[in-house]
Amino acid sequence: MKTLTLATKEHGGTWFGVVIGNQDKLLASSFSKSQKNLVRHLRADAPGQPIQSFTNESNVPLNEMIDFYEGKPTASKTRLDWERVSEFEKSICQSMKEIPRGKVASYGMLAKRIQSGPRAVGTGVARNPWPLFVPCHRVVPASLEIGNYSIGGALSDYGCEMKRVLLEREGVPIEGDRISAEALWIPTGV
DNA sequence: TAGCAGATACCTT
DNA sequence: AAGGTATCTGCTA
Repeated sequence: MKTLTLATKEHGGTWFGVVIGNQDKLLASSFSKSQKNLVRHLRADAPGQPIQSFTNESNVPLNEMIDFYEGKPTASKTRLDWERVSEFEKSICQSMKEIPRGKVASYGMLAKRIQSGPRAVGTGVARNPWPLFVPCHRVVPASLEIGNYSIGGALSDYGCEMKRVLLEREGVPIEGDRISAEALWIPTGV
């Protein structure tokens, strides 16, 4: 069994972390206000595996992650490790990756796309192992409110605020607590 | 137009 | 076979 790498880095008061496994592929990512919670969450994602930790390590996936966080257009070179992801979650993640920066899609839209139901999609989106790399923050309720977001495996107000900030930084127009309809992603070729 | 049931679809264990 | 869900819709006022 290969030793995994856990790298964390602080940026602007927030901690970012990635777990890297075989062939430099990304197993999981996460971010949090506290490094302790961040590490606990990421370690829980790789139970029983030897893991080597680095703090304030500068590496490509971490730098990309911070760029995503800042809302910058980023062409990611990081390869994702899909090994532990179910077929259902895979199709959700692939749909999410298609949502362009500055646009949003609803749970219901994604459900239709993969022929599932909106609530099931909700659970799948919530299980996204690679927040920021796979833009789960671009999935919102059909009401076009911000909706829910969890960080470190737990729903929180902080998470929802963060989701809003991420969308704003990507240029999604938001009036009050509602996203403008023009930001809705219209999938091509359906 | 906001709030709220009740319905839905289906994934995970 | 049951339990859970980061939803949706249509009804009410």
